[in-house]
Amino acid sequence: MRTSPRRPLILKRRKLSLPHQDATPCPGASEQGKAAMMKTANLPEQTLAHELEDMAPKSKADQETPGQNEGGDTLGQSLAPTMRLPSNPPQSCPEDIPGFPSGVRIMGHPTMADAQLVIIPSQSNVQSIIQALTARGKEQGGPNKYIIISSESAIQTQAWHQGPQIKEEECVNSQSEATCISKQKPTGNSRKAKHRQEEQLNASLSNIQWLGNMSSESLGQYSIKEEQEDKENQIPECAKMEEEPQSFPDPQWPLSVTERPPYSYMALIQFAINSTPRKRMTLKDIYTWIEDHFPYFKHVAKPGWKNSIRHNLSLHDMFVRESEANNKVSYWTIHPQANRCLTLDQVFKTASPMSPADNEPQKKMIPDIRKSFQSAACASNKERKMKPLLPRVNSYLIPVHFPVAQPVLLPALEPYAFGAESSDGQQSSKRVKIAPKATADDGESPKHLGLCSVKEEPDISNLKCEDLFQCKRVSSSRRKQQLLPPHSEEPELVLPESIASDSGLDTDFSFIQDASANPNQNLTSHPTQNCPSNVTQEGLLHLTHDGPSYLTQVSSSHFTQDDPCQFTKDDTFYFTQDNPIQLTQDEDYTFKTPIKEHFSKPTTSSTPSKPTDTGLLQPWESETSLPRDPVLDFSPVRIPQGSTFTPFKDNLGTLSFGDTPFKDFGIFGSPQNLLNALSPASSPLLRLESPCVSRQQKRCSKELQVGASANRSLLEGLVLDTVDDSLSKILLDISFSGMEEGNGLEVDGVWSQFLPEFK
DNA sequence: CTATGTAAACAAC
DNA sequence: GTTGTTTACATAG
Repeated sequence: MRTSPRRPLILKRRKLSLPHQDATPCPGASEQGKAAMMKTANLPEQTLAHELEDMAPKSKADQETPGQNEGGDTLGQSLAPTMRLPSNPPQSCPEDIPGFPSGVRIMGHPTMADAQLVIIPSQSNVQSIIQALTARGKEQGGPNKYIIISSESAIQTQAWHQGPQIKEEECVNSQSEATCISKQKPTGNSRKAKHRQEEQLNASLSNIQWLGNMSSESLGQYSIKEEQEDKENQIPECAKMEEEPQSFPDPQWPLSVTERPPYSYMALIQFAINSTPRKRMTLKDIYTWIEDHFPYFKHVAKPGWKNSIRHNLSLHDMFVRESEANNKVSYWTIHPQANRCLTLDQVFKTASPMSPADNEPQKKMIPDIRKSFQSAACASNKERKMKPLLPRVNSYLIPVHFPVAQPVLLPALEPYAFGAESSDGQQSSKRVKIAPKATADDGESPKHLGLCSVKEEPDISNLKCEDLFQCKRVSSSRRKQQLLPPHSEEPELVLPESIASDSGLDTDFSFIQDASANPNQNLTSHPTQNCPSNVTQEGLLHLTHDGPSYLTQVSSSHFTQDDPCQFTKDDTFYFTQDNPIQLTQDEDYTFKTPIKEHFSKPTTSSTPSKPTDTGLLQPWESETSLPRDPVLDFSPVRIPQGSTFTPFKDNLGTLSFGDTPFKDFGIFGSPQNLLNALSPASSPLLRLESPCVSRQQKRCSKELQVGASANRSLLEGLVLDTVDDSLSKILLDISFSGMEEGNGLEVDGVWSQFLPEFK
């Protein structure tokens, strides 16, 4: 069984290296922290569950409540059950806390005696807060676990809704913006504006932007964009304006300005393009973005790097050039099926928590990276020794995977070049025309794929995943880099933070639309698809042929290390239900790189050569013509009705989906999606959805209204453990169990919205 | 052999 | 000069 070191993580809780300046003044604690870090690094099989277990030793007993956990005694249950109301009211701190920046609020955890929830303003200096918390924890002797959540999401949510639509009772109080996340109702009139706001919200919720503040000091010039104005529409030509806030490398990132970032040009381009909501960028803006985010290229790299950028853009089919109607502006986009939505925010899993198999390459790579760094550091001014630029830099960025694919979950909020309209021939008025990119070996250039040629492609519907990967086209030259099986060392893609980005949505919904046209056929996808496919290939998405499909988001906390089930050692969750095609790790159909690696591996050398084959389609070219019955189902998220869908039920032994916190939930591809579900009546999903997904979305929404709690959300957060001085990033499931279950419990205003469940 | 980086020729604008 | 395409070669794994 092969394992992929790049297999996506799901709700992975990772150890973050505490900033140096955050180191506790207590030497002993520092030692503990080091030990903890060492432990983490040396225990690749350490699971979130274990960490959580350590973190919440009492949680199990505290949280065992009737009606829960009946399915088993999983750790995940013990750690992330539907939280109940705290018996003791949380200790809210409406006033500024001495020693903490203004706006920081600390409240007790309802079930974890040794944990407290810390809500920090988005602009807070996380480092200082961590320091303060560390000191606090040590001084007071506890709590020693701090769950740090940014309130930014709430802020952006407010902006998103463009109005004081927040019901007072739904907010904790005016000081806790974060608590207003889920109950606001969009009232904006502008669809695009709303969309953008959603994007912002999604980004804020799903990326570690706010965490980026932690490194703002060290990064100096890298200021986080806090405000996303309506620039996109105003100046659509300016891709820069479309940029979303980006978080930046961990302060410990070993590269300095003079050091070359450990990413290939291909990755950098993806970073740049994916940093924009619309997933497109002009060449110049790509230059600028890279220079802005990687000063190496601005100050150190030879001018030829731009040539290399252009070369890569032309070389790789994943990069598609689009031209506006006027043909004056060319945008570079990423082919939806090849786009892993790689962003700077989403990086590679670190070397630490990996399976032995996965560690092997890691161990192998780390020296290379080090060597590369040394080379860059020592010879930055001389000719750089060419090395693969590997992103596997420990503690570079902490990925948090949202296991749901954006196409599945997100409606087509805005037409896009690769939008779903292409599948049915309708194209948005704003549709862009893809500028022809001459290809010597085929008549259908990849650029057309996304827009129009998809449906025209030969039916390879009978192909299965394996077949699709077998599908290859001999490239005449290196120019036509086909999507290949994962071999490169591109950063592992975590699910996009920009999950709600229009382009991705539309794009990814294209095949859904196709499926919608065929009600009798299931929505399918295949390995060549975009980020979702990645997920799909990982088995993260459940495929169904009849009835609703459920996207499952499973917390790592639900898995124990020795769990023999679908969770791989690198925390990828595999599950299947009645899906005849059960993708497993053995098949290794993952998108290991954002590009060609996702697809077929050419039999020919990548070096320039005459085309030998023009008959084979590119993977994406045949995608939309895939049969609906076949492979993967990317149906929009739905709420399991009843407990019929228990992905673990059959294969996971004691683990049961019905026992997870998601028992009554659908899984959401993004925080925004989830938030949308929180207010189904006004959910933008319902109004902004594209026709292709409207039915399913509506059904989904309906289900959400019916069966799902509207009191959940996902948030990224940090867990600071003052005992071992560890800092971990987690994905929080903010739930409102008391409300959702309608059990009559008097939900505390605070805890009703801050009931973190570790996943 | 593959992936990647670099350089360069060339064309179009 | 910029942008885009393509070829060629070098290097590392």
